[in-house]
Amino acid sequence: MASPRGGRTVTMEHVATRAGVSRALVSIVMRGVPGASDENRAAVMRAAEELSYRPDQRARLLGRGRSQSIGISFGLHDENHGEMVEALYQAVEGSGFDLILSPNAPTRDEISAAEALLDYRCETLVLIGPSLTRRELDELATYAAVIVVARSVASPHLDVVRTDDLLGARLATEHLIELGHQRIVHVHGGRIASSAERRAGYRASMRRAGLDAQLVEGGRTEDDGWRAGAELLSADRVTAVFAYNDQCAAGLVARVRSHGLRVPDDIAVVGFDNTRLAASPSLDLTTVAQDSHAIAKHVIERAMARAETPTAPAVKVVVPPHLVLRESTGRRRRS
Amino acid sequence: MASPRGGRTVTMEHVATRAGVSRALVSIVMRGVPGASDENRAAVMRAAEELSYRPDQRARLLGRGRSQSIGISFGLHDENHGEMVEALYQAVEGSGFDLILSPNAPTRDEISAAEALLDYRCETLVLIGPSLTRRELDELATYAAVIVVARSVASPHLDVVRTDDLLGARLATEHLIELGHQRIVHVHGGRIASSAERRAGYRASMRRAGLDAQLVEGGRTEDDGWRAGAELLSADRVTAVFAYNDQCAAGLVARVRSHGLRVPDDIAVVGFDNTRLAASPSLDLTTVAQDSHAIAKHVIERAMARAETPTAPAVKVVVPPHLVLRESTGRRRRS
DNA sequence: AACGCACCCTAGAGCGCTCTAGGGTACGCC
DNA sequence: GGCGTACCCTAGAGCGCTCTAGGGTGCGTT
Repeated sequence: MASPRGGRTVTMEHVATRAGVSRALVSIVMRGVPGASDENRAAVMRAAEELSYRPDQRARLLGRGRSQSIGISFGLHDENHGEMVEALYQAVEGSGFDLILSPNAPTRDEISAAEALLDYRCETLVLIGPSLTRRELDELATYAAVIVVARSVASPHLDVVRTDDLLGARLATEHLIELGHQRIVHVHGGRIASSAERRAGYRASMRRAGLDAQLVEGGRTEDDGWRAGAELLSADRVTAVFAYNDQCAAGLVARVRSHGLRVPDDIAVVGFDNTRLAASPSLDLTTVAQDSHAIAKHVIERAMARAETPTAPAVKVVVPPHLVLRESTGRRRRS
Repeated sequence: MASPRGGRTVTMEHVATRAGVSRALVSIVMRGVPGASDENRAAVMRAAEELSYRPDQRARLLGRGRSQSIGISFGLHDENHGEMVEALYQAVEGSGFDLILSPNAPTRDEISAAEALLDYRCETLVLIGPSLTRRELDELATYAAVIVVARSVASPHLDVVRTDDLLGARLATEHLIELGHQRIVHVHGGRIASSAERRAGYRASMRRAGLDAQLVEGGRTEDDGWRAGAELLSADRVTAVFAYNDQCAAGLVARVRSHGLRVPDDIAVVGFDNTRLAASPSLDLTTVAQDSHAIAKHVIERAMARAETPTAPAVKVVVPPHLVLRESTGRRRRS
């Protein structure tokens, strides 16, 4: 039994010797590519097993020149980003690509995060909900293929995969309209990514129903929702709210309840993102769910396509979301 | 200007040629170790700058045999883990060590996450709040030095750095006692890591004050708190609750409020962890804050020490937390 | 003048993989 | 027998760093 710590770490060489083949053959077997007889394949696998050998990832990355690794930059404290990262891990499974993570956070800006990824010579940079300027994104795109997730960017150099925010907003708004609401306010996200699309979707649905759109400035945090809630309370007979996201909706609900109003009886609320928060029993929030698995699948597909033809024109993929019905809009649809 | 994409990627060789020195010297300069004259150092830096050269991280890791890289396994959806990871990035700055992340999640178990780290030949594995068995942890420790964070493990092979949960629980409980509460319930975490310590701290404080301890089963999620809330409402004149964590406290508060009771007037609540949630205006939760920066500092120290002397006996570090006062216990201490 | 000692610097051998180029071998077909 | 082909397999040259061993050079000391 090889004892990696203390003893010498076990390399391909050891496996080769034990299986009585060359290092190259071991490589072939470990990579699972064709070119080895079934016998030898089995022998190598067994030797590897017995020595509890695992290929050195550092050497792999270095050895294969163009690296087959996808760098992911994500917000460490953003729940949705976590969801996306998890979906990406599932989507990349079996593709032969590796994922390398680099988080951004208040004390670690997105540029640094991306540069760390570049240091690993990732061919593809997947940036989840980046708040970089278009100029910065384009700059990054000179070093690696860049795929922007969950935000729209109109650059010809960047692939984009995102949720159809406009559709999502329409689903939310139309749901409220169908329930008979007339005074429906949208607590929007201001200048935040994808906020414009959600506003547009809301406006379109209201217009189509012959209702007046009414906007209140919100934001992405509970604080924002809490503040917006105050404004709503002083507004005129509002019976329903479509909030920029779940967090915002949560703050809003808390404020509204603290004034003795009830959700959904006095005010119906719809969020966006279908975070854990939305599913919690205290909120039980109707919300628009992004299809993170579909998004992840497209991202990996794009990454692989880019590896083939780096110069192909940018592709923009838009994935439809769906509505998740919960108690906050007065229709109990849970099992 | 070197154009990394499309054109050839720029290596140490290019920098060396441009600066008129050897590759080795470039290496010396880039690593910031002594052994180069000021002149050459400047020349190399300038050449690197001009070529916008950045060392290939894959090659670095491979080249330096024992790898100076610290692998971090963390829960992708756990807010506290995110906090820890951020603190670790800050703590590792300038130490010459690198951080490699590997998340665990419902669809990616901790063992896989740890193995991925091992594949990068990390010398040190930092496991944040692992739910692995002691046996599994010991097994991992045969492959690399293991540092367990935010959980106590009584294994002689594992370094541990964690918050003093017992002290935290005492701070929380004693705060409630000082406010004059007598019927103080602890909604505990069952078998979750560190739950036992928090129970013990609660019990100790209650005993010391001559009060009866009263436990209600809770958990780590809002659902758990929500359920526990129901039990509390039917209990006898409870005026204060110390919850296992903030999430649990949040669910509990929601339930209690939904029955028309007010926090803190009818029931005071204390949480644990000082998550963002606790700071949100709708909750404004008094809570016990872990000192993630101190913990991170100790973790990095441990990792460096282990790199020196891998066989030294395991070290257990316990870091004191502190209480953050907010509205949920009736003392407004915010600026 | 010979020696010791700092101090700088370079050659070159790894690190553990990948992957191309090419060498056998076996078989089938003219 | 000569040739083509298919299939396995291996040698060995990288990948871009790190780091050891050793070669100057300049200066002070004996």
